[in-house]
Amino acid sequence: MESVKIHKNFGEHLRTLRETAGLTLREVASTINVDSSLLAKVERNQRPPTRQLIKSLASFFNTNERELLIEFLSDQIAYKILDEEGDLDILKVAEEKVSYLKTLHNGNDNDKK
Amino acid sequence: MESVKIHKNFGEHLRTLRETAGLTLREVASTINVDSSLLAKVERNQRPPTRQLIKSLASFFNTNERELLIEFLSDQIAYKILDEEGDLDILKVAEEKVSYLKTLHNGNDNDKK
DNA sequence: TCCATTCAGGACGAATTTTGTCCAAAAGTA
DNA sequence: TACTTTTGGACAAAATTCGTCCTGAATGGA
Repeated sequence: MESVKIHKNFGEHLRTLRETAGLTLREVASTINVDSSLLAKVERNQRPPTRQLIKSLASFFNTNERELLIEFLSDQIAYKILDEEGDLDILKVAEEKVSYLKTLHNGNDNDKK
Repeated sequence: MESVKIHKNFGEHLRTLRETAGLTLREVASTINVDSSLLAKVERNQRPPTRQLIKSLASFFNTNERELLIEFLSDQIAYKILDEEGDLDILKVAEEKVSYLKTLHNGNDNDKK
């Protein structure tokens, strides 16, 4: 039974983008004005991308910035949970909190208390 | 129609613990050896608690450390998502990643590729 | 009112972390 | 071999974190 790798993390995703485009690290790095060593680390998930880097990359690869951002944030969250040895309950609670806080924001002026 | 505040965040939770115990910030702070100003900020969610602080607080209030940790981590995640203007998709993706990564960890030696 | 106590919150600095760069070694290619 | 790409350690500047100190506002009792 072969298991398929469903989920790419940010770095892998990025590497795929680059390789699909047939470009080297240096090429990409230089046109978006970062050190190629940094980009290499990002591709190997040894360094997190900054917001600005995500923007630059999305624009360079002509891809959806939001999608890249989701890739990155979900990585961050997933790895945080693993390393805190937390479980999926945390996400459930977080989800409820997000939903709740969003309804508050939406002009729905309920008591904050 | 009155809406009820279902979700406490970490600070509120902590404050409730303290007030239920009928203690002042100073009292709690001094016995767990932190500045009361710091504790006040944590209760108002102006400062995140450190891991050590969570431990101390759980022990002081004789409550479940893991529960406090969940409260804190879910806060962090929820606020991060709000602040990045992300949506619940991020959590879905994160959840899948956590599940996936956990199966990898569990001796289930699938190809990493 | 005066005094004591609690809480809020700004400011500060030491310690830590982050971020990008440089450089050299390793790996890959012809 | 010679050349290019990728990897990864070391470093310093910049940014952030973390606890403390200090002042001021609010509360409450005598």
